[in-house]
Amino acid sequence: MQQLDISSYLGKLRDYYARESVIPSITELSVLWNGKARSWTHQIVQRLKEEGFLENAPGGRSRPGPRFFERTVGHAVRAGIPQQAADVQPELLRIDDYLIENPSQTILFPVKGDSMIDLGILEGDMVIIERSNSPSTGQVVLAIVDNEFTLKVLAKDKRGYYLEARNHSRTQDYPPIRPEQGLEIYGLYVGLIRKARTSGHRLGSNR
Amino acid sequence: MQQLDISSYLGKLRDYYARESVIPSITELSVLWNGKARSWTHQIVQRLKEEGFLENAPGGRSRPGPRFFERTVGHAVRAGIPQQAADVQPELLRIDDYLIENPSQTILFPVKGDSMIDLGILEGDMVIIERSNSPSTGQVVLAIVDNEFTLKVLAKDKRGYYLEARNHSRTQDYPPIRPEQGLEIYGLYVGLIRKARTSGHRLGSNR
DNA sequence: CTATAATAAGAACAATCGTTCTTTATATTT
DNA sequence: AAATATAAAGAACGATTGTTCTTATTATAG
Repeated sequence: MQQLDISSYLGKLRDYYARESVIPSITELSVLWNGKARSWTHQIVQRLKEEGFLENAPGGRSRPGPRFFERTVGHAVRAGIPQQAADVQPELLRIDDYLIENPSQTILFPVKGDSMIDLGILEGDMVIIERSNSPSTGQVVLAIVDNEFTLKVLAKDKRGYYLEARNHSRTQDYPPIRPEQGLEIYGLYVGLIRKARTSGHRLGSNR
Repeated sequence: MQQLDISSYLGKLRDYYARESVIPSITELSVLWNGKARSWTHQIVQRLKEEGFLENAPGGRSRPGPRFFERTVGHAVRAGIPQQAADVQPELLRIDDYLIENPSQTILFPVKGDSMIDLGILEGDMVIIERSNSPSTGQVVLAIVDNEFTLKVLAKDKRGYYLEARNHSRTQDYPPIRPEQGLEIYGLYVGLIRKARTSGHRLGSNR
């Protein structure tokens, strides 16, 4: 009467997919899952499909289902360490859905320079830009200046619209930009993703 | 002596992948490409692999290669804009893939407070934490202090390991943390996602 | 202790897989 | 017109695919 503990199978499959970006065949899966029989592996896959972690793809293959990319969100208080406390089910979040509302209107753009550092936008970050033709002052926009993209705050005064940097310690290096022939705005800054650069010299390695 | 026009094949394949999130088999591809012979389809696939649009996956399968998601920003803009950065379209690239390497060891964590603001980590951001038992000094870690999770930099001196904040303008508010009974580290900070708060009052709305 | 459900293993199926080889058609160049 | 790449087709290969059926091993519940 006990439920199959699907999560350990799912975990290994998720790791495999993150590595290979492909859902493996039943045969490969049976190896990945510690050498279970193919028929049994097949049954587990069926359950993963029932629960929405996988779904059928053309050609009798499988692909990630809606729940495949759910990530657990932790809480500030240690009430239950994630994974450990099974009674309360953790909050789940899909990063792509969380960040992007209109995929076809959205692009990613790598950040260069530190002109927006006051807003926590650092060099090497990827900003998420949504095409828009209705910019507002005070918003961060991706503008086209001198045939180059630049990320700045849209501002306006009696002389018209202009672009501001946000780096209070280097204001002289980033003066306001006032293009001659009008501002060309590509889109709005709606989010950001950052991959931490692995730094620090390993010390307390325990294994 | 003329090159095969690979781009029309690639276009259809990209569309297929956007629909199905799976690279089809040779047989399916031959149908997708207007009913070419399987052997010929196979050859085209080989070339797509040579050029980095596809690559080999385990089990004799194919998966998107490094160039599969390429698309110049300039394409979307009207002609004249430099293609400059070849960017990716998020409808094809899963941000999830970009950020998360070991899904089963990874959780998201909402940031509270401004103690890490110097590293561009703001309140409301979601940090990506990977479980790890080999922390290094200088790295940002999610530690457990007084039954609460806290994000700090791991440091060490002659008195042992401790936790540092990164907010140069409020150093007095965030003194180093030296727990009595040893540090408990949950995992490493490996990345961050941020949803921009939509601010600014709309002014120049043009449509 | 027995009944029963869950967890596996094993064998066998046709269908499809990727690949290779040989042959034909279509352009392009000389 | 002849030579020659390129583009495509066709057939055939063993290997692997997903699936199903039957049987064995555990574990749990009564």
